[in-house]
Amino acid sequence: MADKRELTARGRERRRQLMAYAATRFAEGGFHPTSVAEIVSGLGVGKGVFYWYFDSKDQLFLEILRDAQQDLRRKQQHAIADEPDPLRRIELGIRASMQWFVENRHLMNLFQFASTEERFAPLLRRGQEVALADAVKHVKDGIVAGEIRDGEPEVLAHAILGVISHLARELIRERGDNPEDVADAAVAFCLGGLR
Amino acid sequence: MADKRELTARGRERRRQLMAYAATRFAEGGFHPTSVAEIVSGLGVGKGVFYWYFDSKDQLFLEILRDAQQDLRRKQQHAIADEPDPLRRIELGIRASMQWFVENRHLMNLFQFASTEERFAPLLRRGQEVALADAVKHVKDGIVAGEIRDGEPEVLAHAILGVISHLARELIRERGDNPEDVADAAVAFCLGGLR
Amino acid sequence: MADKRELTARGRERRRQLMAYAATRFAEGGFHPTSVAEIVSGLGVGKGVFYWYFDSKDQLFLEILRDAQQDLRRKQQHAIADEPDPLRRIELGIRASMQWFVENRHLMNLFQFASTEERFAPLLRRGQEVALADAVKHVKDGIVAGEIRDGEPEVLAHAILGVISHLARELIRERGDNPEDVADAAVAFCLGGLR
Amino acid sequence: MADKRELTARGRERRRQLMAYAATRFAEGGFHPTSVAEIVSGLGVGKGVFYWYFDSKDQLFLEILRDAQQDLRRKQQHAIADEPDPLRRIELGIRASMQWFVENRHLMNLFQFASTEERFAPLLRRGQEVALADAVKHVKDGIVAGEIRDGEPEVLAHAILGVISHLARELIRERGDNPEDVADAAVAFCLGGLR
DNA sequence: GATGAATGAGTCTTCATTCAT
DNA sequence: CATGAATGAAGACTCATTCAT
Repeated sequence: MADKRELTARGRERRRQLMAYAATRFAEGGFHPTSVAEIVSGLGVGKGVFYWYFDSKDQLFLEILRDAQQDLRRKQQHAIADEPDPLRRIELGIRASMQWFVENRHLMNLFQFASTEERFAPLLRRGQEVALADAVKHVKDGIVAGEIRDGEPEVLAHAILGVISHLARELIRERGDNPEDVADAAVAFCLGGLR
Repeated sequence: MADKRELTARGRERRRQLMAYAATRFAEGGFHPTSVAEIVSGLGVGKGVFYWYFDSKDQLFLEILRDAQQDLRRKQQHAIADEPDPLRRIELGIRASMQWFVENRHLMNLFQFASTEERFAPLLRRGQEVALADAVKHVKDGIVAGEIRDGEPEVLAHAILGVISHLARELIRERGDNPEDVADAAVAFCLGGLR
Repeated sequence: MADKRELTARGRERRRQLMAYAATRFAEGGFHPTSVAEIVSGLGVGKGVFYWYFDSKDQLFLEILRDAQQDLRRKQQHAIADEPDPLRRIELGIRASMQWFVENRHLMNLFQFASTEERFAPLLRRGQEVALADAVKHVKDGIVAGEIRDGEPEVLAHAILGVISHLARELIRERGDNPEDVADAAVAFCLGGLR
Repeated sequence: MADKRELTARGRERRRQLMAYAATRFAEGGFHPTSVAEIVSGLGVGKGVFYWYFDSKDQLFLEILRDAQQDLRRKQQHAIADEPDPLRRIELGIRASMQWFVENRHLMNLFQFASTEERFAPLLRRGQEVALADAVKHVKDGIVAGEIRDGEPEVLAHAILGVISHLARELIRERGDNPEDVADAAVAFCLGGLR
C-alpha cells in the first residue's frame, strides 16, 4: 500500500534513504542474507518504518532495480544526445555506461543476482531489452552507413553489452583499473569487432 | 563429516545424483529459495541422506561450482589440444566454451549467482582467474606473432570472456539460438576486436 | 541481538517470565530434553519471542545461572551482615544458604547439571570460587581467633560447602525434611568438623 | 535385545571397550552432546556394533552407571572388611571412596549428570541409598558404642557423603590435590563432625 | 508516522535408530 | 558380527511480516 501514499518531503527522503542503504547492503551481502531487520537497524529506525514505505522486501528490491535501470539509460541517452554518427553513438554509449558503472559499482551485483531468480528476472530482462534495442538501432544505422560489417544486429549488440558489463565488473570493480583506460579498451575492442 | 569418508559405489552414485539434482534446482529456482528438504524429497530420500554426503548446503553448492569449473576447463583444453596458431586456439576455445554452455546452460545461473555472495565468490573468482590466464597466454602469443594488435593482454582476454558468457547466456539460453551460429558470431566479433 | 537492546517495562517482564519458566522446566526435565518450543508454548507465546529476548538457549541458561548465583550470594551476605564472630558468621552463612536452597530447590539441579558440560562449567566454577573465598575468609578468621583448629582453610571451606549442598539436596529436596532441623544438623556437623 | 545374548570372549571385550570409551566421552563432553556416532567412530567401528551390544544410548549410560556404583561399593566393602571399630570403619570407608574417586574421576561427572534427568535419577538414587545405608549402619554402631554424639544417623551419614563427594570433586578433580592429604582432611572433618 | 514486541511458518541441521548387504 | 547407508522426527534458530501502543 506504500505505493500510492502521498509522501511528505521528509517521507520521500526517508524512502530514498532506505532504498540507497538497502541497495548497498544487498550488493555487499546478497539479497537473501541481508534481512529487513539489518536494514532498519543499520539506519537506526524501527521495523515499522520499512513497511510504511514498502510493501515487502521483494518490492523494495524491484524498485531499486527499476530505478537503477532508468538511471543508467538516462545517462546513456544523455551522452549520445544528438551525435549523428552511429559508430560515435556506440562509442559514447559505451563510455557513458562505463562511467555509470564506476559510480554505481555495487549495483552490478544486484543486476547479476536479479537475473538468477525467477521473480526478479522479468524486470531485469525488460530493462536489458531496452538497452539492447538502443544498441541495435545504432548497429543497424552503422550497417546502413557502411561503417559496420554485415551481420545480425542483435548478436552484435549483445556482444557489445557483454564486453561492457564484463570489463566493468572485472576491471573496474574487481581490479580497480582506471575507468578511462577500460573505456578506451572496450571501445577499441567493440569497434574492431563491428568492422 | 562427509568430507573424507570412503564411499561405496552405491554411495558415490548417490552423491553424484544429489549434486546433479541440486544443481538443476538451484539453477531453476535459485540457491536460497531451494531448500534442502526440496532436494531430498525430489529425490525421494530422507533428509539424513543429504547430510550423510555433504556437510552443509553451502558445501554442496561449492562442490557443484568446483566440478563445473573443472569440467569446463577440461573441455577447453581438450579442444585446443595441440593447435599451434594462437588465433586458432582462441577460436577453438571460444567454440568449446560455447559448446559447454549449451550442454550446461543451467550452470550459468549458478556462476552468476555465486559471484554475488561473498562466501561463494572467492571460489568462482579463482576459477575465472584460471580461465583468464589461459586466454591471456594465447593473446600474448598472438601479439608476439603479430596476429593481434598491441594492447593489454588481460584486458583483451577479459573482453573475450565477456563476449562468450554474454552471448551464451542471452542468445543460447534465453533466445535458444543455434549454438553454431552464435559461436561463429562470437569468433568473428572477438577476432575483429583483437586485430 | 537480545544483548544490549533497551527493553520496555513490558519487555523486561517478559524476559523475567521466560527465565523463570525456563528455569523450572530445565530443573524438572533437564536442559537438553527441554526444548525451546516447549518453553514458549508453555508460556503461550510464539517462538520468535524467545529469540527476541535471548540469543540462544545456551545464553538463556547461562543467564539463569548467573542470576541464581548472584541471588544466593546476596542472601548470604545479607544474613552475615555485621556479625563479628567468625564461627557465628559461618553458622549464619550455612543457615542462609539452606534457606535459599529451600526457596530455590529447583535451581540445585541446574547447578548440578551446569558443572557437567564444558560450556557451562566455567561460569559455575567462577561462582563457586566466590562462595569459597567468602567461606575461606571466615575460616581464616576463626583460625586466627583460635576458634578453629589449624588446617588448610580452603579444604575446610570446601568441606562446609559440601555438607551444605549435599544436605540441602538430599534432605530438603529429596526427603522434604524440615529446613530448620537440617540447618541445625549442618551447623552442628560443620562446627564440629572445624574444631 | 543385547541383554540376553551370549557373548564370546571377544564380544565381552568389545562391550567393555564400548562402555569404557563412552564413559570417558560422556564425562568429558556430557551425555547429550556426545553422539553415538562419535563413540563408534572414535573406536573405529561401525554403528551396527553399538546396537549389537546395547539396546540404546540410554541403556548404555545406565549400564555404565550401575557398573560404577557396584565397583565403588565393592571397593568400600573390601576396605572395611573385618574392621570392628565403627569410627575406624567410617574412616576406612572415606579413604576407600576417595581412592576410588581418584582412579575414576571422570565418573563423578556422570553421577552428577545422572541425577539431573528423571530417567537416570532413580538408578542413581538407588545406589546412593545403598551407600547411605552402609554409612548409617556404622554411625548407629558408633552412637551405640558412645563414640559418636547422639543425632539422626541418616543426617550424619549424609553429611559424610557430602564431604567426600565435594572434596573429591573440588580438590582432587579440579585442583589436583594429593589424594592422601584430601582423605586425611576429610576424615578429620567428618570425625570431628560426628563427635 | 514510528516503535518495540510478537508471530509462526519455514530453514538448516543433528542424531538415535534401523536396515540391506 | 559388522558396515555403510538411510530414515525421519525433532531441534535450534531465522526472518518477513503484522500489530498494539
